[in-house]
Amino acid sequence: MSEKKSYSIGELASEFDVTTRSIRFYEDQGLLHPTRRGQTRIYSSQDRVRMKLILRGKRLGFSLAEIRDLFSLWDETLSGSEKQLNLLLEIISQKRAELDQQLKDIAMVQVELDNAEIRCREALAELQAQKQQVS
Amino acid sequence: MSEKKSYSIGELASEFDVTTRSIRFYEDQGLLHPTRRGQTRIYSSQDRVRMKLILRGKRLGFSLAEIRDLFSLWDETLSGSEKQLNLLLEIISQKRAELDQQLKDIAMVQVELDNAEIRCREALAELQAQKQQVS
DNA sequence: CAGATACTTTACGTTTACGTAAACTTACCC
DNA sequence: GGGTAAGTTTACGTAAACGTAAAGTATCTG
Repeated sequence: MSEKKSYSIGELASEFDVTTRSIRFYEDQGLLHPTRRGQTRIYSSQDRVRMKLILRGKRLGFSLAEIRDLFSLWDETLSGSEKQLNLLLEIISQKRAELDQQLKDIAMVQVELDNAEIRCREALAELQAQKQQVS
Repeated sequence: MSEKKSYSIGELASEFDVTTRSIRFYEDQGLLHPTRRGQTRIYSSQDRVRMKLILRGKRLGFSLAEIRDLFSLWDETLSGSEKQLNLLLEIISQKRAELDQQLKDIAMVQVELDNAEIRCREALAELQAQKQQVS
């Protein structure tokens, strides 16, 4: 429905809550390739999708260089030679391994947060008990 | 069983595959507090646990400052006032929200990796088919 | 058409997380 | 006791990911 076809840099910036500086920097690093109307950058809905992917990648701790590599990896998939394609499969499986490690890490941190919360609530209960004794 | 009680900086470095420079830097940033024998740093098994936590945090994209804050948060849990403790509970729940976001991100990236792999395998199959035709 | 708003390039500055080198002490080994 | 391996401090260097300021252009708006 609301398939807007082009965006200004300002629109993207406010939608994703980043500065225009960042967006231009992403272009500089080869992550975005907006067209131009004169000097002015025009972003397609494809570019908008890429912005989402960039931010998602950053939240997962990927560097911009890694994200760019993943993009070009994706872009070259169809035109790749057999050797290229097998390399891509390897990279994909390696990225999967990284994500699996992250899942493990998250699970462990969640356990630690659980413990921290329990300790916290016990300490609070202790304080309440002391109040009772005083009153 | 193998509960070694102290470690040199070199031992920790090789165990966790980081440089001694990094370990000293973590100390500089308040993440580690080894004791000393003369000039030489001596790390306890507590410090070793912290190294694990530091690296885990880094894999999840936390900055050293954030990790340090989480450490002191944990350390001050027991001695905290009621107000402090409630603040900690808030921070914990916020960290939990971050992890949930990361889980979502990971799930979405996994789907994209699946798609990429499928495209890749299709392109490979295409190449095989072409070979057949030629032969 | 004047002024505000949004966009542009250029370029230097900043923070984080170390790398790297120098110059020095300490510990162990034959 | 002479080396060499591992430790130390001090300090400058660096890559990544922008921030920030300057100085100009383009567009819209009353």
